[in-house]
Amino acid sequence: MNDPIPSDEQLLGFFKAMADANRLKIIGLLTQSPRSVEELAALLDLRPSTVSHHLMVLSEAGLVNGRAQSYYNVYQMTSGALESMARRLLAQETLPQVAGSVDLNAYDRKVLADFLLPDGHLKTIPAQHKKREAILRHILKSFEPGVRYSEKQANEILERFHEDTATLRRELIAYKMLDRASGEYWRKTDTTEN
Amino acid sequence: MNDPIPSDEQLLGFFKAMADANRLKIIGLLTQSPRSVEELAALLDLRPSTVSHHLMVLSEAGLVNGRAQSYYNVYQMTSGALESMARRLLAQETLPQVAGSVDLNAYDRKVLADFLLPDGHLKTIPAQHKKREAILRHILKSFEPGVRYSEKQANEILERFHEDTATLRRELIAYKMLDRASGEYWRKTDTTEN
DNA sequence: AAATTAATTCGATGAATATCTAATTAATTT
DNA sequence: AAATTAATTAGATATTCATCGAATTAATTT
Repeated sequence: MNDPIPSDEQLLGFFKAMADANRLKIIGLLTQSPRSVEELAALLDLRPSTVSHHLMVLSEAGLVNGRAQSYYNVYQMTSGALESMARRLLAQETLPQVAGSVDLNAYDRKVLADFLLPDGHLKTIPAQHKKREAILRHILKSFEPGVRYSEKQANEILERFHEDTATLRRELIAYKMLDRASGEYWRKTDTTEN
Repeated sequence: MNDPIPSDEQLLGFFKAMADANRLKIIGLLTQSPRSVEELAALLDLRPSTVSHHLMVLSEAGLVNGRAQSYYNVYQMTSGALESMARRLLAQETLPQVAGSVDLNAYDRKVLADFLLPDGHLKTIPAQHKKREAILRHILKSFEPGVRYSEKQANEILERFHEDTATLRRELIAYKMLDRASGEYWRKTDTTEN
């Protein structure tokens, strides 16, 4: 009943198979009735070799299948293949998963590469939200979870990144990465960073 | 509730838009959250101009839309677009309709061109089912609906196609295109030919 | 056995298109 | 005001791929 989530290659193969006008017509014709290569070629005004190629693509995507019948090759829709694909597209978990192979830290790394000097100091503190956030996430790694730092200790760490330690402190609080009470600073526990 | 049947161009545009690995990744990322061109470019390791191009394709297919936010362009999924497409794919009437623009008589015409001499006579009577059928459908047009022909009259008509009138008569009966009783022949009424 | 026919495979060609760089535009920060 | 930044556009290049013709294979008809 539940279709498995298709792999990225399956998904891509499916869409590539459907992304051609003549292959769409073949699908349309085969949903009406099975047909031979020769017949499809006549109907679409294409060479049999071309139709053969299209049928190969469609069959590798699992959408059609052919059987030899005397010396004809008769192709038909693979029953349920298309419906199954459509249903998987509707499943909420399919699409987000396509981004699975994407390196979600790539953006942060790019920002770090743009703003960090070789010695680890910041060229500037980025003006833009997303980039400032990425930089602050990076700085936060220098604070051990569970440890409470005095303002002096905190400044010593922050100086390694930028002389304007006051701004860095304020921003770390604002972005809810650090907590402060009675002159002490500590890392919040709900961060998802390492 | 009922999505309209998409035009062939819409269908093709949709599949073409999805038929690229990087665009699939963009879709995957945007189903997680809206993102700017720059961010997508960093995540996919592509130039912003390339991402811009992909977003254009996706937006022309109606799948994503962008809004200017300060000087970023933030893109997001067009809500319901993908689901709507998937549901239309599931609709039984969508696919057969794709073949709508196909000339369904093209096959018969090809067979006629292959087997008819310029004067209308048959080179041979095709050995293969489908082709014999196509030829017989053609011959049948020379019989008026509602008229009863004697065997002699029938033969006069059939001779214009092939000397072996006995075979033609037999086959027309076998394929249920003509009926016979007490030495007379007439066209069956349930044929869909003109 | 020889000729015909359907289908596939292979190689070549041309069209579509993914990607990049460079130039341009528009908005923001300094 | 000048410099920076994000995005798009245009032009160039390279890759993918649809299509065809020719050669090959396999089955069928004569």
